[in-house]
Amino acid sequence: MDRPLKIDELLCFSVYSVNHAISRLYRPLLAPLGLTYPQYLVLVALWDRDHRRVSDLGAELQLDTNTLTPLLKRMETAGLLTRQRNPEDERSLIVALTENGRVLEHKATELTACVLEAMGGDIEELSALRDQLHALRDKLEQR
Amino acid sequence: MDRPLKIDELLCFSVYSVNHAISRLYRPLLAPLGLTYPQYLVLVALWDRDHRRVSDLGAELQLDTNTLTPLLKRMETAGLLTRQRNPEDERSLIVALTENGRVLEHKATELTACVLEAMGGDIEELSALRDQLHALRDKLEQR
DNA sequence: GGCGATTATATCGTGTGCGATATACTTGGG
DNA sequence: CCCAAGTATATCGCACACGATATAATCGCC
Repeated sequence: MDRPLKIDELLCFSVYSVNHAISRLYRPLLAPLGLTYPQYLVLVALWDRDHRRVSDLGAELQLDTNTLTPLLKRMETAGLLTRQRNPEDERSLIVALTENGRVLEHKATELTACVLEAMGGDIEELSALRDQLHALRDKLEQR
Repeated sequence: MDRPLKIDELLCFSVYSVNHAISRLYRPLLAPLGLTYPQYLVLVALWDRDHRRVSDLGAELQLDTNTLTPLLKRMETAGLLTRQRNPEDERSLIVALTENGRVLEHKATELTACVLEAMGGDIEELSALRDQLHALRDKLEQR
């Protein structure tokens, strides 16, 4: 089978395409909260663990400072988090949630339910898909 | 289970994350060809079917003209394709590959093999994953 | 045949991603 | 103690995505 693949046969494209579809799904749900989709992902990471260095966040989200710095600045301006130099090492910056940022966690719970429903609601199936994607990501990263 | 989900438990994030990982995988492979990842996807679509309207391409790639117009202009400048008004309906624009754009298809075949190898090489497994993602995309789109 | 509604593409503004480079701080070897 | 190497974040430039709006061409109804 050396025939060139059509676009719908490329796994790459299906990932690309689903990612955009998810982003489009979240957009109207997040708009009332004043959040973009990447900003929401940053919040999810911070809700789990707070007071972290930018590079820690970056490692978890797979983003570098050239993306994170302006994104975090916007979130700081929006009053969701604070950015403070680490007194023990002035090179690093500690990111911490404000009360405003923390409060959003509750609203996000409803949001998750809404997204789950849009995805068909079969948790077993979706978890399995997630695990396959994690395995794929690990394979791609270890190169 | 009403506990807020961690970032690695969100299917959304695994899709987001794999998408970036794939983009990072393609980047160095496409750079010698002077292509970005979205430009490559446009080419894949055009290799399959040529002389199409912008909106046709957009429907297949799930992109609107606000993304496609500048992207196609850059590809036109790079000599990969032509953009001409449809004589039968001057509103629409017909996108066609140039010889340069067509020639790249051969090089892309090696590229696909390289990507397949990076993903583990199990075609059955990857196809199954792709089909699950298509099903998910369709579910998300029909809202 | 003229004109409002529709359709196709283009433009603008904002927010990511990321390679490349710069800056500020810390560490370690002499 | 000083300074070169290393580390953490910031900045710059470019290329997507996409909501909102603009422009140009066609259609349909009278």
